[in-house]
Amino acid sequence: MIDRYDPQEIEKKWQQRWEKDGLYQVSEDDTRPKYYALTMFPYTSGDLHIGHWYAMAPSDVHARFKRMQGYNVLHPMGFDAFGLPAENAAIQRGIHPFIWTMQNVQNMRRQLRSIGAIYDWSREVVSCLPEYYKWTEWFFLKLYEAGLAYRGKAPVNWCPQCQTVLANEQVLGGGFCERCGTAVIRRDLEQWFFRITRYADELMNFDGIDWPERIQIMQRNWIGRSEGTEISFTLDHPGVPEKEIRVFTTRPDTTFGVTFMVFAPEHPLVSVLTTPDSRAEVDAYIEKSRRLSEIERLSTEKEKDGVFTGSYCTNRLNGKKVPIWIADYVLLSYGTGAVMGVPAHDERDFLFAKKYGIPIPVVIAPPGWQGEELEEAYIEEGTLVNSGQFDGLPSKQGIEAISDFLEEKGWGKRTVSYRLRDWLISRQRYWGAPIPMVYCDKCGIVPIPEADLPVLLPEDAEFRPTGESPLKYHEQFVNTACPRCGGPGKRETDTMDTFMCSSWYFLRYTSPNSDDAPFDDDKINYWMPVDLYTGGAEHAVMHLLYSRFFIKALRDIGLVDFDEPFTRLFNQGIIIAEKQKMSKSRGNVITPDEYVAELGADTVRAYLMFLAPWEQGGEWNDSSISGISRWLNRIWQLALGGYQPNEKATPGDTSKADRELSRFAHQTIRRVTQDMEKLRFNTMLSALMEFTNYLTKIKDVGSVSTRAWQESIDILIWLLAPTAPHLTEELWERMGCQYSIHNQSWPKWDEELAKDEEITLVVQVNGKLRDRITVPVSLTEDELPRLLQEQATKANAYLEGKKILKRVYVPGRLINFVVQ
RNA sequence: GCCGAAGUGGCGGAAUGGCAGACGCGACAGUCUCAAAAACUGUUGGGGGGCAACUCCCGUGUCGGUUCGAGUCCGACCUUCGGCACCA
Repeated sequence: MIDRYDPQEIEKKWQQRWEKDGLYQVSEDDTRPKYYALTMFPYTSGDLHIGHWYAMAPSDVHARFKRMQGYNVLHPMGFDAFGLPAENAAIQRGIHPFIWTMQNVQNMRRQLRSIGAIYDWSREVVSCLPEYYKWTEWFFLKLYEAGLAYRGKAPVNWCPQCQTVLANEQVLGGGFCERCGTAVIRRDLEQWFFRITRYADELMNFDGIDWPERIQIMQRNWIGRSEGTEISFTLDHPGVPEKEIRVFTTRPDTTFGVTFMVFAPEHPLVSVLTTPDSRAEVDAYIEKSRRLSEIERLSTEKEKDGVFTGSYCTNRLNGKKVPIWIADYVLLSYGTGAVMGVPAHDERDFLFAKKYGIPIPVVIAPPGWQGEELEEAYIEEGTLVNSGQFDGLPSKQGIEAISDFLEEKGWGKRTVSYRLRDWLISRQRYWGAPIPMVYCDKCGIVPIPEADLPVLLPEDAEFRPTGESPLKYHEQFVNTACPRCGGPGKRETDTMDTFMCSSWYFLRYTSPNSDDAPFDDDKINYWMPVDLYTGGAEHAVMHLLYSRFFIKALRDIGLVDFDEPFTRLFNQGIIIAEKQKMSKSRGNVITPDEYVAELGADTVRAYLMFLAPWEQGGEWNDSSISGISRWLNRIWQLALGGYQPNEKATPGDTSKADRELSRFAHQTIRRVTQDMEKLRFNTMLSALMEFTNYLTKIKDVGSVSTRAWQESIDILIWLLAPTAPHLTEELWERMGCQYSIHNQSWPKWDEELAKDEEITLVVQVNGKLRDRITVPVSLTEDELPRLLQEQATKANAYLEGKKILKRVYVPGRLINFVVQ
């Protein structure tokens, strides 16, 4: 009688043994080729739920697979530890963010260990520890020195009642403060930015990196490059020094059709351009637009409204006076914060003009246009009309001709505009890396010298329920000596966006203990770039774009010498429960611990990989996990249950059966290997299940030789090792083999042995399946008619008395007769 | 609203433009058992016909198109999901 498969016992046993032996400790001093397999580090939310496992377990399987393939694999783990929830915990429960975070780290470490991954814990990074955030601050200084950091104004969500800045997630639907219910407004603050826009063009380029097409598209759309022309309109307004205003347009060919100008409500010129008559209405409109989110403002569903400021500018091309309006669908952050209104040829402008009775002159004639009024905006190409000397040009040429003309006259120039905005990194919060800057009355803005880093977060901060940053009221923190003149200075009290911490953590894993630099050059050169980066698709744009920017900036500063951080990217889907995304508030969070305790980590790992394609994700379902559990039990029985060949089998039978078994085995190696490379774990596992089923079937028949049987069991165990590391290690030991299975080589398939001898050829008539025939692989088209005479009687019935118009033969697949 | 995806049996899913439903769950039947559970074996898209071996028709969100052939490609629509710059 064989022992029962007891996951608890063997998983504990092997995790301890691997740890003791340092089996997964990684060194750069290694002759094997390197492979850096990175999983996005988790946020320290408290508990590891099944969604974390979904990110971690399959990537560990792939990393183990690369390891068996002979790579020196770095597969590290760490914690993204700064952020808002820690501060909320402090306010709500009176726990200091550091304590709360480190307790979570401790718990999550324990849970992460239960996965049975190859993490080398000596390389762990925790982004909220001074030895880490010292370097986050240091990178800020480097970017500042390189001219990539600057101060500017940006709006924040402001609760007038709490007198505090709110994160978007703290603003309830409809724009109310989650704490007190007051209507939230947007208010401008001086904050720090990184010039990511300087890299906009380079970030559009994905040459040489293997990223999913959809992520590339999303990033390109996010950057939103558009080529156009900046056109200046003259302004002649008493008491206003600006003599022109500029707008960006991709349709300069429509400039003769401008009948109004629209400014963003927050545009700096608005207050001076507003006439006394319009003042009350304009102010009310500005007030109203401060209460709307950008999504609400840009919704094409929302009615386009606006207010006339009472002032005019002049269209230089035709000398016409153009009324200046404000409207919330124009954003200050895009282009110049002002747009020209061409109602005949832009949908939004058309609706706007209709609503306010503004003229809609046609300047691009649609084909066959007879001078009638337009029913809707005509945005396609056409012929220029009512456009002076440009009449008669097709719109494409019109764009060029008018742009040339404007440039000659000095009234405009061709430019490129981006939707991408500079990266706002200031946060008015405590729990983040301090921005290492001092404001001095005499010297202005002064960076803290490198030698004085890190600027430490004061431990005795006071967390008030208002949510105001405790740093602002911490006198010892705020008041400091100016590093330049030694006089009194005040520290910057904003901290950095946590995306800053996650833009370089992958560099730190290569040399986590380096204390005179953020990383060791030799080690960066050895490990970087990351060969495979995996994580949730929710990071498709922001984190991944910021990290790419960060590396390009470091490259230009001279700190690294590669262009892209992540050579290959893969986004896994999300695990849902009860048809919904897991979340604490919904109370549907699935914790892996109980399943690990009951069924074992190997079963949970395999189940997560089997339930759906990894990039898709799916629903956690208690009842189907038993299938995986049963399967691993069957493998246990199969591997340890011994094998008795059937004594009645002739040598001929045995060699035929051996050949078939070896074909199946080599086809399985091929399928599993190829699926592993493509991270298609669900089909990888079904290939292994089919192989298991085959072995189960032939075991009772006893037709194969003992040697062939044992070879097949070995192959099965090797192929399963990355997925079920504990189970296979135990089987390997019990089969009397040398520790450790995880140091074994990944099996290679032999194309000859894997080759099929016979295949099923489909016979179709007019594309409908009529029969299947078994034919040798080597079959040529000439031999077909004879075979069909002999075998395919069913198909022949459909061909009876019909004229064959065409015959489509796809070798190895099908033959299709087109008749009648 | 905008950008990006996804829709296939009772359920999760499989399928280089070429046998739709691999593999697994569930269900049903059987073996074992006093019985049940577990385990194992078999059947299992829907509908029609046949005593039967079997056989025919329909079927991949909806509508249309391309093709000898469409789950797969193209167009329109519907539904669900991810992101939208201070959740990470």
